[in-house]
Amino acid sequence: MFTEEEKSLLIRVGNRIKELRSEKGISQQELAALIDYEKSNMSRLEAGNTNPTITTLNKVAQALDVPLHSLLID
Amino acid sequence: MFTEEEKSLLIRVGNRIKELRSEKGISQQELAALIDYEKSNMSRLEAGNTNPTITTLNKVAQALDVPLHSLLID
DNA sequence: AATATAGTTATCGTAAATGATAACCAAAAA
DNA sequence: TTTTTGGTTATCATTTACGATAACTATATT
Repeated sequence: MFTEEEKSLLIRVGNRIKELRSEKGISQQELAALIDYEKSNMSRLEAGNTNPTITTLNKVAQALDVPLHSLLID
Repeated sequence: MFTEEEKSLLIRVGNRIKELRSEKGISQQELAALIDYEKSNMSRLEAGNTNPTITTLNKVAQALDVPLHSLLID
């Protein structure tokens, strides 16, 4: 499965998304709606309970109006 | 499937990997071996013919000795 | 000529991401 | 209290990433 380092990476990315979303002042379901995502899947993503593909992260980045790579920086 | 913008993103990431790999002077199979990948899958990745997960990109970044986010910048 | 290296493409099975729905909890608002 | 709103968790079906192998081309080397 995943190493501890990978788990921590997924959690950090999830937290980063949550952080940027909070800055925009929108809810998980609002962000989800922007990319045609279900709120349950957005929760999964922010919790680090999935290993997202690059296109999924790209959609989120666009909805948050930030560059893709900024989701991967601490 | 994928939008044109997504296809172009996948190709850009693949090209970025190829570029960094060339700078290191190693072959696709050597890079693949570093992360226990098959050379065929590395070819697929560099060609943009797959939509990699974040952990896959992380492995490649570590093998190339670059930060993960640097794979997503032009 | 034969051999080795580098890369591509196709294919297959398995594991996992994704889309979607539903049940649930907590807190805030009516 | 009842009703929203925000979020979590579980589950299921479908799609696709990934691991792996093989066949193939091209180039370079012996």
